[in-house]
Amino acid sequence: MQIGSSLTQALAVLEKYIAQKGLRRTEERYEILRAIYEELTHFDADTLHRHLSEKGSRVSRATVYNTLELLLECGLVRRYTFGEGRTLYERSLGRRQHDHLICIECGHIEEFCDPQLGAVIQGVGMLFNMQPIRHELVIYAECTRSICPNRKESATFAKNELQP
Amino acid sequence: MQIGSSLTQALAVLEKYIAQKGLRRTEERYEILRAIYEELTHFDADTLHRHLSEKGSRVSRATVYNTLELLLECGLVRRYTFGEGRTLYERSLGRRQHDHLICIECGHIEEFCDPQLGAVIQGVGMLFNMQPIRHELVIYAECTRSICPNRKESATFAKNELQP
DNA sequence: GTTCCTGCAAAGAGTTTGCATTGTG
DNA sequence: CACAATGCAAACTCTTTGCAGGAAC
Repeated sequence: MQIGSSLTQALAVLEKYIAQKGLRRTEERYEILRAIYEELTHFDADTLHRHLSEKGSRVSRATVYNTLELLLECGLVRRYTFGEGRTLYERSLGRRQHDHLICIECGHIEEFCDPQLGAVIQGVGMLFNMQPIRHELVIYAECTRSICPNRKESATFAKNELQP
Repeated sequence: MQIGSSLTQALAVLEKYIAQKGLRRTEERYEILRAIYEELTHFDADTLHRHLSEKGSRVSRATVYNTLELLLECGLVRRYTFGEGRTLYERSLGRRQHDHLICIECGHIEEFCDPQLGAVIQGVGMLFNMQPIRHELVIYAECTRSICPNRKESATFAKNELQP
């Protein structure tokens, strides 16, 4: 199973990073990694903290922030800033670089990879004599279907008309 | 002269918006618009406030925020969130939609327009059955020249070797 | 005069930091 | 048993809000 195996891989990466840097293996770090790799896709620090609390974990907000920093360092999560400064994280192990499309109706996030984009970016880099290192493309869009499956107001619609 | 004329245009837009909405023409609003259209390119709210204070203006931080909101509404400025949640504004009148390339050495910002990007975005929209409304592409890049003209440490280099 | 707008200061959100305590190596 | 990591609360940054006084219409 996909998720299970990427958690296993992620644990290995964290393990290795911790060993290499002489850090300590605390239960909190594993708890947090597990929550991220088992359950969360796009999340902010506070959601992660709340999530853990609800499951009975006692990790503090500070530890969540510290650990996210650690996971960023070892490449296990990526951090994005969307829209009006919303900071979101997502797991990154075994995932290709991708970009995001956000529904302006409901905030739902889709991911995509477009090979043509690479060419555009390389072209821009050359234009300025700069070497692109990374990029972020966010497309804000609205649903063209009469019912946005993610729109809040359409929740009832969805119940009545969408479910088979 | 370019800047002068776009300030004039911007004033006209603000004037019209104010009249239309039955708002008041306060000196502060004009001061802020003037600072933006005469002097600042990419700036955050606090920089703008400091800038005004240094010029002897008495506008408060709150008014700066309020006015930026107003200028956003009437399309005279755009707001972006770069990198680690830096919120920056820039004037938008008479400027095409463009994207940004940021030097990771020094934070210097370049602007570019790439027509191919539009095609990429339309394609992605179609893929998800969504209508793209706006987008933000930020490319983080490093300078390929031995001296980054913007790099802090290269200030002396630049002095010695770059100036003709 | 009415209402909008301002300045101030206080409140909020999100994140970071300082410090005593805990627990890993 | 040393010292990294934690929890807690306080600090910090950026932004918003509430309110009283002042200005525009």
